[in-house]
Amino acid sequence: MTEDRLDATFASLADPTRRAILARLAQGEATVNELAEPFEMSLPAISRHLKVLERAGLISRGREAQWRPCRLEAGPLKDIANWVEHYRRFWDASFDRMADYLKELQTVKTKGDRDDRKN
Amino acid sequence: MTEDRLDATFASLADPTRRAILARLAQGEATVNELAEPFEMSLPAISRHLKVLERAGLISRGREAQWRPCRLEAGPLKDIANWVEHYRRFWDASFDRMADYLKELQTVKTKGDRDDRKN
DNA sequence: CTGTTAATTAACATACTTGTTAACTACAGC
DNA sequence: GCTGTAGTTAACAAGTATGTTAATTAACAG
Repeated sequence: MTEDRLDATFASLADPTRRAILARLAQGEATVNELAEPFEMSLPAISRHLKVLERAGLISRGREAQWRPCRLEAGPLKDIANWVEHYRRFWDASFDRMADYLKELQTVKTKGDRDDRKN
Repeated sequence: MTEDRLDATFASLADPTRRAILARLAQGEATVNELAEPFEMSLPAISRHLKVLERAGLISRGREAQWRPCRLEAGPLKDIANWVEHYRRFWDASFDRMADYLKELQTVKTKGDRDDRKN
């Protein structure tokens, strides 16, 4: 998983329309018009959102006559989950006390460092 | 957790510099200059990245003489983790067969729907 | 008060995002 | 071929992001 891919994935997920599209695709495949239906937005706008999702690898598209059925591709979501897991200890209740303790240690250390290079 | 907050969090995380800053803060508090040191970028650029992280609630800042120590705030990361968890079944190996099955069901259904409204 | 360090704000350039409408491609059915 | 539906691409406007350098604020040290 490259950093670039994380960039593209996070950027794609930063838009509520695109997250809604993914939520819809979690129910199963859908065509562009079906995906567009719940939104006020024009069809070209949806088409571009889909292109963003596709470039991020979050969806793939088939061909079936004049329809382009979209389906969810969860690979990049797994990358996100892995990335965020590294921070779990910072919010997990059972680790709060340890986090506070480490933070305290760090504060003392940092303060010391700072005193060392004070002008 | 509002949709807007998810927007801001995902957008903040879409930048590799900002993710690197969070990774550094996972080690403990740091000043702006300490955070800027690893990057080629100018200090004002880092300052603006920190402002983005702060507005997203991903960091908070104290005051200690002329330093502004930054520390990680993991609340929004927990939101991300919760959000992405909803998609776990799409990548989790033990669910692959079920996903395929659901997908198959959906394909048949969608095809039927389409046939219904075919011109 | 003066000089130095830490950090932010201002002003600006450039590029990307996201929406619009209008024009276009592709396929289906007669 | 003609017509209607599905979807994309083009051209454009408006807003947002991200970097730069220069100027500014704030606090310490003498």
